[in-house]
Amino acid sequence: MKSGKRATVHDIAAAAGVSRGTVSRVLNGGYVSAAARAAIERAIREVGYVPNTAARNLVMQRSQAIGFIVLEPHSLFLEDPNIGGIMLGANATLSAADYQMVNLVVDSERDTARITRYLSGGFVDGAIIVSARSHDPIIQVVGGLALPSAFVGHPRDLHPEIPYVGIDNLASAEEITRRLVTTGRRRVGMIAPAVDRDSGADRLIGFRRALGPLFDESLVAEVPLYDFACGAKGMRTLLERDPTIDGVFAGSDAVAAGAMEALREAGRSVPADVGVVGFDDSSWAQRTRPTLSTVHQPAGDIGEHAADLVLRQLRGEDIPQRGLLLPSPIVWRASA
Amino acid sequence: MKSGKRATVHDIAAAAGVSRGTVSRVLNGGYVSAAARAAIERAIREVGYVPNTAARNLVMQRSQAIGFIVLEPHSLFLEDPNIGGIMLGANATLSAADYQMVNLVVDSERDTARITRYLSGGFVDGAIIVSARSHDPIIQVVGGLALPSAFVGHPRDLHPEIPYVGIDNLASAEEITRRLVTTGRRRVGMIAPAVDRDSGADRLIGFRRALGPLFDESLVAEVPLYDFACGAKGMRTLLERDPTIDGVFAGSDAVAAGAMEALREAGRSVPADVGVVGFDDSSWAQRTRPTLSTVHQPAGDIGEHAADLVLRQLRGEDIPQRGLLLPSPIVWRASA
DNA sequence: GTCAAATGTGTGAACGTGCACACACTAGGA
DNA sequence: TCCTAGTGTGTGCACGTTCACACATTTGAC
Repeated sequence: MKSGKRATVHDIAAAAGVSRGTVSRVLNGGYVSAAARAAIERAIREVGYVPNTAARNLVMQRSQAIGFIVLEPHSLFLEDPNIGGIMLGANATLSAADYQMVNLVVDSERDTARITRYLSGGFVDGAIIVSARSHDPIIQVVGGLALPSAFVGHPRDLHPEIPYVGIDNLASAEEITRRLVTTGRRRVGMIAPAVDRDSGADRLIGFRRALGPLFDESLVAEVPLYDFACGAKGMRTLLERDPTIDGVFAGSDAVAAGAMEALREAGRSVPADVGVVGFDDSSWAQRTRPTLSTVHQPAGDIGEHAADLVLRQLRGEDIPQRGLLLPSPIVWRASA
Repeated sequence: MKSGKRATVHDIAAAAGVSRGTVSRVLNGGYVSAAARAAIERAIREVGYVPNTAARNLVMQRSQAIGFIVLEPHSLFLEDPNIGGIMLGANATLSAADYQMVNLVVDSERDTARITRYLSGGFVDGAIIVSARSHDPIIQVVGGLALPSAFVGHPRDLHPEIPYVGIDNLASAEEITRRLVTTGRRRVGMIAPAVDRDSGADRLIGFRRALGPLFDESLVAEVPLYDFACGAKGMRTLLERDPTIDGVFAGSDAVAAGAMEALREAGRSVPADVGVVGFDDSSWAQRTRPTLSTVHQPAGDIGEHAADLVLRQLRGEDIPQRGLLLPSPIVWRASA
């Protein structure tokens, strides 16, 4: 696979005139004289030595890899603007710590079996789990294995020993909805995607809380997915239920874009007739006309923190607080 | 890390009443009696034995990992609708063959140094390289190492022994541009992103070829990136150079969306005043108003084929043809 | 001058696997 | 009977590393 042979500890021990043990000690810390250390470091530099991962992993009983488990269909993996950013953030932190990130997208039943085997096979030392739902079998495996891991998001009532990182969906939803009310909107509805997921459920609760006495059950349109089509469909439902609707909180930017499309079809203008706000601050938000007021999700930071949470468990540190909620500031643009 | 100890070949050899060697043989093929095989397979199933990757990798002198190298800034990694699909396709094929995909995003100079070390360190057995440019140092490293690899895209005049997979940018660009001409457009321009990349350059050549005598150098606006902002800027440039322009081929869907935005600002209607076509068939294409006619890129297939190309080299098969061009059908929608 | 602690260094064993080799048994032909 | 080929099986070694242990040298206190 390579030109010649890879250099080993033996080679550089010979080159530096010391033994394997001493080389190992300069690599991993321990008592080494200044002279020996200098000679060894010089030899390492000259030969271009890199320790063999497989040998190290074998003796250390670890894999030096972290699984990045996405419990979503492949298509959604692509659509969701956040997952990519989270992945990149996690990857950056992990590779800086010399860990390798292994992507595991769990879509079909077959995937579940494969990944379960993979996880129990000691192929990874830890896991970052995205889009977890309580009932998922993968979660049970991770919990049972006591694999150092972190959730992205906040799955309720499940494995309370596993830390999580996310944003305060509830508070942010409440805050952005309140803006609709304070700017005079009186018939405010919500297009609520994925209420079976903690993020979706929390956004709905925040919305309800912001509205208080103004809340009207009939002005909530639940839709399955965080996407454009669901947004358009949800908006049409709301318009049908109450044509006097003058404000909408969409559960995501893609949903908001769909809603604006439906409003345009219905001849309503945004924000004059209806105020619209979204969630995510994804690339959608700046492409809609008018541009979208929304909640900014710090995807990269979330990924970095999730990775950090796993790394800290691996180092044996204990995690002070179970949950970590990152700031998700509101970005005011033109749609409300 | 796990409850108790992982089972090893010894354990299941003992359980089945045979020796390590025989167990190894049922795992890797060889002469084994039916009785022994049955006993061993039963033991494996009962104990839930999974071979230790590190030990196997150590003795086999390989890492069982393939690098997925993206030579782009992180931001572009997220923006580019194709990369995600390619990644998913490659990941699926690789993990089906029990290989692990390691994401390596090369952005800064520091990344280059780290990845170079990583590649030469034997951490990966092969590489899939996306968005290669001829001058990139990483390419030199891969070439020098003779690492089994495949390009996504078609970098010209560089390492002719490395196979590639992609689409025929030239032919597709020519075909979709021709449509503008046959539907009566006479002043047809192009917003040409990333002409320093093979994909960008080929699309420009295809455009020129389709136009033939109608081609006008002044109606080509070169822009650096495949994104919305560049599309808007490019369109404004074209409108300025020739207000009678009636057709535009945008180098990507994001660029086309930006162009349509600029056209709207300038009070032109699409497709009545100006016909617009894009490239990629990304999620942009169905979000524009009107929806975009574009070239469909089979991103998942490209990833699968690239992975397959690497796997075949690893198996020692020789690759019959150097380049593999996948079909990229045109999708006709409303914008032209 | 002796002992103990601190500082360095070398050596053997172990991690779990695959592979080459030695060996055992059977069957069939000369 | 002997040899050869085919079919099975067990054993030793190697892969490259880390770690525990044994040992050597220096330092400093009593």
